[in-house]
Amino acid sequence: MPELPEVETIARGLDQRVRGDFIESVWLGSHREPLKSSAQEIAAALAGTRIAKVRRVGKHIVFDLEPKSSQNGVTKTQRAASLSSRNGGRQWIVHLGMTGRMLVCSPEEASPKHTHAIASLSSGRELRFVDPRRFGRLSVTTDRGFTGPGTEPLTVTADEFAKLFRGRKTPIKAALLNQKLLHGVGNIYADESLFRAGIRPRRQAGRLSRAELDRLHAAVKQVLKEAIRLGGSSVSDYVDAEGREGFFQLRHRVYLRTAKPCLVCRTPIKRLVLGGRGTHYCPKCQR
DNA sequence: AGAAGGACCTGCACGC
DNA sequence: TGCGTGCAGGTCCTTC
Repeated sequence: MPELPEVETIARGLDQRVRGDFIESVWLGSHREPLKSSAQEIAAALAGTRIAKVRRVGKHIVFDLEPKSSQNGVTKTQRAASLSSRNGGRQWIVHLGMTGRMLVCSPEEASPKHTHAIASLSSGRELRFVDPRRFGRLSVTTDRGFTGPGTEPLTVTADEFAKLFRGRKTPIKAALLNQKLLHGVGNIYADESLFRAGIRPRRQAGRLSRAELDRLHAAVKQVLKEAIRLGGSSVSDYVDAEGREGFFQLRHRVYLRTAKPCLVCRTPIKRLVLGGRGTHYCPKCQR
């Protein structure tokens, strides 16, 4: 389901709704797949903490947690000390996979099928993790500097961007999807960025000219920023933390438009499989 | 080491 | 109605 713009939208929504709330208890379902850390470890790390902030790193949602005790009548220094101590500064890392959702709901609402985790909040609400395909992952860490696997595409410079692809023989589309290089770009935004940059997905990454890489760098940023502004892409059932759909799917120029006329030159959009993923491009606009 | 391909899951749309 | 096929926003593991 979610790439960088969707995760950014969800994280912002969650931050608005649950920041400052306390996690009182945690229920975890019986499926093992979604849990990267052990169930006990996750439940123990979350229960009795305050949600200090919710943010996005790559395609991960990061809940910054602090011990409940650091709330009342504690000085700034004591709090800082507590945060850097062994018990402080925990983080709950959520990856939504393809179909994961984080929902804020009231306990009365029926839990949808495939609900794998429920955090009960002291405000009386519940934070629920729902994921039919179980590609999503939950984990906890005390590493406050969690940075994810690769470089942030929204802040990478043109020089750094160009360097990422140097010497790579893999197709540029596959390189864009490689989270160890750039993290956050997925199948939709890879296709859309390559279209806007006028570059064929199968071109060898290491053979792109600097001018092409600069165009791609600009296109990736432009596409991601525009998508964030529009709340992401709702392709099948994606909705944000408030249950609202995004609107960037209305701006897709190639993704899932196989055989439809290119919006620029009317040539039918082609589809091929690259790195196991459906890949869409205009054979005339992209060279 | 880098690259390619299958594995992991459920659900939906489609054609017969 | 029901069954088979192919497809879906992502990683992760194995093999070469």
